[in-house]
Amino acid sequence: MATSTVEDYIKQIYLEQIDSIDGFVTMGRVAISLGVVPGTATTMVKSLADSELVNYEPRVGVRLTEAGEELAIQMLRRHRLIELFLVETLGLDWSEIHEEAEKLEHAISDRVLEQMDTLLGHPKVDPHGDPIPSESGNLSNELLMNLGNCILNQPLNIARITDQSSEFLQFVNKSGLMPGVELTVLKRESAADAITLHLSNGMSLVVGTLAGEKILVE
Amino acid sequence: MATSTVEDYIKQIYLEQIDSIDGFVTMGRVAISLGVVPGTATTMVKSLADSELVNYEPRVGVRLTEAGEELAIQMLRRHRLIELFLVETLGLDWSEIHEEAEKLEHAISDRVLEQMDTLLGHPKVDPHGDPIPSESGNLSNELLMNLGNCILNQPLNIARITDQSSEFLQFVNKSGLMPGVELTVLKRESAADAITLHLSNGMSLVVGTLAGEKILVE
DNA sequence: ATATAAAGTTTGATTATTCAAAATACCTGT
DNA sequence: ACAGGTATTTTGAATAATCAAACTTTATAT
Repeated sequence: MATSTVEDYIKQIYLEQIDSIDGFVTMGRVAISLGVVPGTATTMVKSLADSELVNYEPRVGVRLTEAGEELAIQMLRRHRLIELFLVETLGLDWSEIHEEAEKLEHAISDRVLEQMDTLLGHPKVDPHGDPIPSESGNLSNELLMNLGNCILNQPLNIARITDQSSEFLQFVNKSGLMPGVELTVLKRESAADAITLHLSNGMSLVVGTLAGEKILVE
Repeated sequence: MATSTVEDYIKQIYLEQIDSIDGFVTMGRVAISLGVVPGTATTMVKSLADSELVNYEPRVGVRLTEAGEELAIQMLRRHRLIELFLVETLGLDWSEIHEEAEKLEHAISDRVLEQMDTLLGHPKVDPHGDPIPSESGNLSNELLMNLGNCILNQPLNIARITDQSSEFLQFVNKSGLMPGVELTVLKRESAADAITLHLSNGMSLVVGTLAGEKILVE
């Protein structure tokens, strides 16, 4: 059985792999996303390679194997279902659930997980708008526009928030930019690094490009 | 912070301490209840003593300190609240929740725990009838009779099942001996090592003394 | 009182995970 | 082509938890 550390590495590598160009994740990225020093990442990745969960090319990077990807998607399903459960059933705030789910995803049995899934009515997205993989591992991955590249002056719906840090989610909450909210992008000024928005509730606000790119719309 | 292993040792020592004569738990008991070899128990207990969670007397045994007892009661609260939550909210069967709670009690935050407590209406007993310590650590510990020492021919209510093994709970389930059920003890034959019961649903059955002593009534 | 058994402790090793710091490889710009 | 810089890997050491097996105490039984 995979230890909780192994599960963390695999999930994180999967997430990094998604937005990598060549499908390889560098040791530097692995180290940063797991909060360890580079040497630790190298050591650990080599041991993941021994367990056939990743392919490791020295001085190039890692890539998940079939088995690794399966495990990663399973962890993602756990994580997101738990997040939704914490919000829906236990009434926690969506900006405080990430860390919580991070711990619980290693402790909950399949039995309990499927019970949660049933109770929630087999949901498709978590509170951040991230898709929940199905039990068989399917992940609907239509690609969404973000506030930095979507059409201007057109009503759009917020679908997903891709930064799960508590700080960012609290900002999102305060500004009323939760998934489901309707908005229009009025203008983008690259020199000012700013995006001007108009919310359906009448509020207008300006966000930086970096922040805007973390908010996906459809 | 206490590791999950430390939490397990402390909880188990607490449980053993309750039914010990002199308040000391031997290394043998510690080893058995944690499923490790005796040498491991000795080593670990010495390290618990370093953290001031127990007092350890070589060749005599361990006893929890104030701090240790506090931690133990907190773990018991977690364990029992989680068990009840799994049954009430997730609809799991009470005979299959012990292992589950054993894992979750280390992973759940105080925040989530108190939310569960609120949702369940600050319950006083878990699905096995075991008392749930209050947030401040109070544990109602009235002493109950069991089927091996209670009055005969007197209607009584099952209050608590003290063996949490899946095997025993399934037997309890099948025989209709769950907490809350009313019964009468008809006779006890020490030679036959048998206790004859009559349930309020009309069923009669015979259990061994050892099994009967695991069923508490009031 | 002494041999034996039972319980507890010690010692030496192992596994998983991590870090610090030294060593190595790979680029990149001139 | 080479000097520097950056990324990566290696090495050596640490911590937490465990086991097997040798050893020591303590209690028991004749």
